[in-house]
Amino acid sequence: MTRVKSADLENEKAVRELLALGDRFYGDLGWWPAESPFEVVVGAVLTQNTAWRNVEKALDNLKKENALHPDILLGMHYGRLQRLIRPSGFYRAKRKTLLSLSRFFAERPFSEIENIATEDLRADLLRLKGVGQETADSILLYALGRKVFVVDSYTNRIFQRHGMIGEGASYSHVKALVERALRADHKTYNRFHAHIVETAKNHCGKADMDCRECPYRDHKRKRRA
DNA sequence: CACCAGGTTGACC
DNA sequence: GGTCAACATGGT
Repeated sequence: MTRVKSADLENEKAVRELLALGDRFYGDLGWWPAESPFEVVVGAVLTQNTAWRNVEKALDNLKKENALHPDILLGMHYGRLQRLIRPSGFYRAKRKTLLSLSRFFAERPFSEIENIATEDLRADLLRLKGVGQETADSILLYALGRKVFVVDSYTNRIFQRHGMIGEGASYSHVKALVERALRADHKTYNRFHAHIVETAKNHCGKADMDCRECPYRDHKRKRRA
């Protein structure tokens, strides 16, 4: 038996409050700029520890070559692929990951993927080298519309500053917190994560903070020392 | 110039 | 279970 701690309930309440504040401030940010599910997949890989600005350069390069398709990437010479994605950094590792994912999606039509349970699909994605928890969940949520919350460094930073998690909180801990708190559909997880990313970029930098116009500024909580 | 950016891995304790 | 260096580019 797992005993429910009152601190957990408070943190779940805090999650709901942040979502409400974000809804009031932003409304529904239809999110993840991409024209196709596979573009989301590629973006999810390219954005690993990389500024989105640099990911856009790489995506633009791929778009100009009409290369945002599994079969095109699979047929491309590795040097050429690396050159196109170079602006997003870690280009040798990302090239391999993109090819693994291209193979994965080339082998399975979306009609087949629809019939795979989310947990099984997640496990399949995590077997690919270069696909970790956040990348897998980003693909599940933003490319495939699965009911999954994506945890990233922005989520951790904001939750830490609101005293909802400690510094060393694990990915699974934070994800479980949000999913327990909201028990929502994929659109809600999408919207909430979009709020978090916008807020982190515009008001909650790592070294510098500007809380004056933060959508979450009215949510004051005790901060740990 | 030092630090940061929508992480992941493999080696190690 | 958790820690940590390495991976690479471009912006401030």
